Amino acid sequence: MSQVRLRFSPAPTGSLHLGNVRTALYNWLHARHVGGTFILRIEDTDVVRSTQESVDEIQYVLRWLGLDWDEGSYLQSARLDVYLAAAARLVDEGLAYECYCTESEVKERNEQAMHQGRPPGYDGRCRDLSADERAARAAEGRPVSLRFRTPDEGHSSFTDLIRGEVTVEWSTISDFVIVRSNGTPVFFLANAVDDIDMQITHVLRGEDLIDSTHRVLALRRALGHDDQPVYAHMPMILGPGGGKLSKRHGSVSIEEYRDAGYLPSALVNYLTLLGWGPEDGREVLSTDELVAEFELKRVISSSATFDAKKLEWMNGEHIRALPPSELVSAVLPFARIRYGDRLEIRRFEAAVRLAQVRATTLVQIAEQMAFLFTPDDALEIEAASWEKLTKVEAAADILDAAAEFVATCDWTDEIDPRPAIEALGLKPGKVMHVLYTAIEGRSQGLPLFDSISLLGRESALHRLRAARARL
RNA sequence: GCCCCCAUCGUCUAGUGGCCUAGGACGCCGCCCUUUCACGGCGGUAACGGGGAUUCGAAUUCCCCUGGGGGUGCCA
Repeated sequence: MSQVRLRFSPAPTGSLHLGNVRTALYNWLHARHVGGTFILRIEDTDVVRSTQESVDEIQYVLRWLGLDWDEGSYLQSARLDVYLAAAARLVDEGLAYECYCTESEVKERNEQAMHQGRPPGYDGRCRDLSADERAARAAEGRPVSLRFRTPDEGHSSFTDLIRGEVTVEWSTISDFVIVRSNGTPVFFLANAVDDIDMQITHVLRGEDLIDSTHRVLALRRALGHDDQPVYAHMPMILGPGGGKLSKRHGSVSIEEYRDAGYLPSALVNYLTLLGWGPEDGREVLSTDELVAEFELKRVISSSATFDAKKLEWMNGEHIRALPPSELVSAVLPFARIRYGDRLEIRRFEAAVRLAQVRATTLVQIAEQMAFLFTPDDALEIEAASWEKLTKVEAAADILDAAAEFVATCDWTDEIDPRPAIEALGLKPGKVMHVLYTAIEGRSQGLPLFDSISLLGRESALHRLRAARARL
């Protein structure tokens, strides 16, 4: 019985987008579900594009989401000699060869082939060079890259856990570079070597890599390993409208969602559901529940379109499911940034509880309590709300009556100004927005009675009178 | 161009030959609850891309078409 080992192996060439994150998530979920090992491996063989900032960001995002790794993170850049040794072995065995074509020459010939209606791909010019020919090219000072010799005929196939048999003709796959002319190994090689050395048992990755699997597997066999890990290619995540997921269609980075007040558990929940669902059809699940339920076999095979609205709804569900004390700490940074020293913890905590069922993001919660931490004279009154207030004929009387009530009521009771309004012969339900506007600056917001109570008698009176005076 | 993958409401999906006059969720629209807004409850709108074939019977199996996505890199 071998231990299940999975790895998430991103290239540190930019920020992690939603698709990458879900791949990481599925790897992590499966590892945790079966008690396997989750490995983080940074595939930074492309030294030109890889950056330390990107490595830091990947680690930060995974940690923030709660996707902890058991091994790593490994850096492929630290093992270049291992990959190069493997490549040298392949050359010795005649499975790979030195290629003296330059990048631009290959590109040019490819374009020519396309023009003439021939399929592109390396034309094999350096495939069977004699030792003398190689020496001559080298003497010309030509750069040397290493190419893997792919079979001329036959087909390659492997079994994908969620797609079944995937087959392709070797004739459609040309010899590919495994070591660049600058001496660095390419993804296919490093990937194959590391999956062998790290004894990876399950490879879950994006469907965009499905074609490369044949090449990695061929390398794996060439390196003497006929066994192969279980492959499962996850469907892609599409942007709204079905196109590519891109910045055009709203946020694609996790940090943007964090800053907008999304909970990691909601993101994890939503992303997991994008392509998978539990047998019982439940949708709102905690991360622990997802780990318990996650089943690779239930991963869907068709690509999914990202729906920001549903994510937002789900975030609201997670906000409501959070114990108030945890919600308080989650919202705190958002409130601090907005209200700074004016923030009072006791009122803040009370406001968070009031806002818990009234928001889909932490930012919304923080914003709803703005009136509590704004000086009376600086309270901004929303134009539309004020407009609505002025349309109420008895607005002045309502404000007067409410002020009178607030000035004299028992502060230990619930502060309910409705009787005072009814005394004017008005239906409170229809005109409460007048008071909401005066107290909170908008016609909708946190419950009025609690808001007045939290604000305090003096402040509430001040606002009611200010609104009255402004009429 | 060539290769690979995919195809149920607008979106996420359930569904593996009869239980489907296709179920759930988001969104949207009503109603109820209600101090506003929400939450919650109830109800409604809306889909098996097209054509063949197999079968007593196809959303479910097979083929073709169409559509979408991916690949075709000295990116991963």
